[in-house]
Amino acid sequence: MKKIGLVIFPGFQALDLSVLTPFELANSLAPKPVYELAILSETGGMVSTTMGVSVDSKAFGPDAADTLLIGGSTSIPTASPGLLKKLRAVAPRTRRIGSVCTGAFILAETGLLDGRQATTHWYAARDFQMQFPAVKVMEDRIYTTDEGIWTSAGMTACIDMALAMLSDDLGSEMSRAIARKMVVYHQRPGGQSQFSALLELEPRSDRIRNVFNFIKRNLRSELSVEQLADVAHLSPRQFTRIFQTETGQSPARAVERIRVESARILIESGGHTIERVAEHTGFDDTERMRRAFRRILGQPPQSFKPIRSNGKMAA
DNA sequence: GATCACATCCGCCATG
DNA sequence: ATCATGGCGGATGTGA
Repeated sequence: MKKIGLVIFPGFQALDLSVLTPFELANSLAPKPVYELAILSETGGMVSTTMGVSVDSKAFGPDAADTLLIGGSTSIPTASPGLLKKLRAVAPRTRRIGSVCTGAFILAETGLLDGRQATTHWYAARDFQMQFPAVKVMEDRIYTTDEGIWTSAGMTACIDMALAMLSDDLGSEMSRAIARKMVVYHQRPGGQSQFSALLELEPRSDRIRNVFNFIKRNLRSELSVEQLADVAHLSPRQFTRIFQTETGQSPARAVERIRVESARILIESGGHTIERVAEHTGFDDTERMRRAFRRILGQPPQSFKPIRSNGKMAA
């Protein structure tokens, strides 16, 4: 039996309990039960949710779980020193350790995410990156996995992560069957960027908003900092500065994101070759586009093609 | 995969 | 005095 432990804390998001559901269903679909599920907390006992209702839990020790998952909240959680200590003690003895939603903040506080890929709820991604600069935030991913350390994005993304874990443990057939039973995608198309909060963040001033519009309408031109500064009627230096404070990202970065975003949408809609998409979005070169995809989305353009037999998900 | 040229970013400082 | 601005240069990242 493999132990799956979900660590919760006062004020956790009840929806995150559903990360356990795929494992529960695996038990009923497999010939004999495979997983032992546990809800854990620092001291055990009743733990309140954001919903108001409470959930019972057990205290946990260093051998708590094969797979230890940390729940999230609707706000940014902080862990008590005691909980952090326990987590650090358990981590080396688990096969997988991971987080759900903003649980990534707690996981990151243990230091386990330093130098690793991780994701969290898109709404908190920017704060997360500022608070933990050593973590490679993949804000566009539904979930990430990096050497036994897993993180999932907001809310229901934890189900996608759990399905991927099941696919590793029991094979993709089983994982697929469970997805069907839960009435969710087995491999959900696209990233979180369908919400694209970072790009929708409306700049406050007209100058910068104009620049955004200019970029969107002129994807195929060069879009250098110099050129954009010109559009904004500012010097390159002042332009980068204002752009940065209003959008939270640098101009070149934003251009790249918008290009990748548009390209991804084109690819997902189908009917265009990768070359055509690269031309149309101003990448020109498919290799350059591929690298930008890997940088921002973590996956190459190919993986966003409409699903035929098996579109591959995060590796 | 290594290397080189170039763009970008950002701290610092002078200016208005 | 404070604040916005813009030039300079070095560290870093990216394309070829």
